[in-house]
Amino acid sequence: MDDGLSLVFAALADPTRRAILARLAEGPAPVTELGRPFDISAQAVSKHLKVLERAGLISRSRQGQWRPCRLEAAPLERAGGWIEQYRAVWEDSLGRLEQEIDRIQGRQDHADD
Amino acid sequence: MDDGLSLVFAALADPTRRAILARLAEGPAPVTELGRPFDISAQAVSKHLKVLERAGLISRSRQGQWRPCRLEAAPLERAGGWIEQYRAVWEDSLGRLEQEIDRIQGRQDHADD
DNA sequence: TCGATACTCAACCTATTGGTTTATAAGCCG
DNA sequence: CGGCTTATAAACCAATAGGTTGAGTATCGA
Repeated sequence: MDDGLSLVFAALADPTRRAILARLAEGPAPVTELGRPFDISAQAVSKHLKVLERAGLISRSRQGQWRPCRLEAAPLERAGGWIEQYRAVWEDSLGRLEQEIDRIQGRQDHADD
Repeated sequence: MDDGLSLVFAALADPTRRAILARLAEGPAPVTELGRPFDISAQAVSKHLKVLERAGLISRSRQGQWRPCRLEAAPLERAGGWIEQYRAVWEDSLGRLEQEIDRIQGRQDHADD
């Protein structure tokens, strides 16, 4: 379970981490600020950041005594791309799945995983 | 970690389950067929399917001695929607993030999580 | 230099995950 | 009925996740 996509999805599978990413979408922030909204220790925040970093979703730099974190969107884009494969399925507004299934089956290039 | 989005992302954070979904995109299939590509027991497959079902990603019916599984795309759509929030960040092709950050900050409606 | 602040590392705890094996239920068919 | 196939349930196990506390490192500021 340590391929890139799995790491990204696993990192997203936690509300605290998703909230951290949402905060980072507004701009870089140091660890303490990222942890402020949550009722957990700074160490726990540090662990969450490590998970996000391992998934490539954030990068950390150094600025004095602070370690500002910055959102890295590339993995989100890959994850979004994987999900987009299935757009045809949920866009079938009439519930006639078969048509779209045919379309998917007709594809040559779906690297399924 | 048991809200809807977390369940969906957690379910997607496993290559076996993603491959199962990819197979199901081609149409419903019974458990044995879904497990055929993998070198794990039928019971393990059953567990994976239970995870997918709890996330709402599949539904199971009954047809004689088989339990065909069907892909349910709605949760994928919600997950995709969450990720799409960040499209502005990764679409900044010039790497000038600040502009996009300003745009995001200007939003009134970002339900962050 | 000393104290406060920001952050991380290490050890520990409990719950969950992903797999196993064994046993059980349900439906087909001879 | 009896045996085969499909599928799930339950108990178990090692590894991981998410949290804690305690200790340690690094930087600022007086």
